[in-house]
Amino acid sequence: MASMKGKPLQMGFYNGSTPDIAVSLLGKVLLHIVDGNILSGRIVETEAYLSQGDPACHAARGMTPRNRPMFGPPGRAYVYFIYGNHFCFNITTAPEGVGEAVLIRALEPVSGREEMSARRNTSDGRLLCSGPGRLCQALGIDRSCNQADLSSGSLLLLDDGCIYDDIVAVPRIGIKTAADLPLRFYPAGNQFVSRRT
DNA sequence: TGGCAGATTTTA
DNA sequence: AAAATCTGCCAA
Repeated sequence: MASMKGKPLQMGFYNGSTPDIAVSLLGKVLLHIVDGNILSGRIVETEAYLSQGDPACHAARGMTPRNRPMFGPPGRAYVYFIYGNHFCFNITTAPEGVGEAVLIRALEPVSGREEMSARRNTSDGRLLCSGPGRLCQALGIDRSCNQADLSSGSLLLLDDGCIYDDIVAVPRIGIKTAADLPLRFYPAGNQFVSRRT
């Protein structure tokens, strides 16, 4: 069916540096099948979190029960609960033993808009998936998705050939340390990013 | 546009 | 105990 068009990203996709992968993820489709519904969106905003020189990274102070997935193999989900209300979805990168990941901050809705609107309690397309907590609510991503292999199963990353050029690199959102590193990426002018500043 | 409450987990 | 990779609502 058209909404599932595209090939799942394989291990080889995760070979480069984490910032490079964060850029390469722009345009890919994140898809979640829940209760037979296909919920998906195109990735339009990412942030890289690094193991070296990046105190804002959850893994900066070594492995803990929460950040353990970051130290696992690449291409898996790292989902955590934050601020008492929200989930954040990350994609693990770097070889096993190295704690790095890419936070997905915004999607452009692709399929399952009606179901996503119901989950988000809004029909405003811009408010559906523009923000790390919002996209998790829209796609039904929660703790049960943690560590999922994103190349197979009900939570998938797909390549349908979409390429963005003119990618912007700017400082990340909501962090207090390493706040100057330009590790946040999005296509210039994209209307679905969480903030345009 | 800006400030703040909300509500829970994790870590120090 | 304090901070946390946030969001929605409300007042100006």
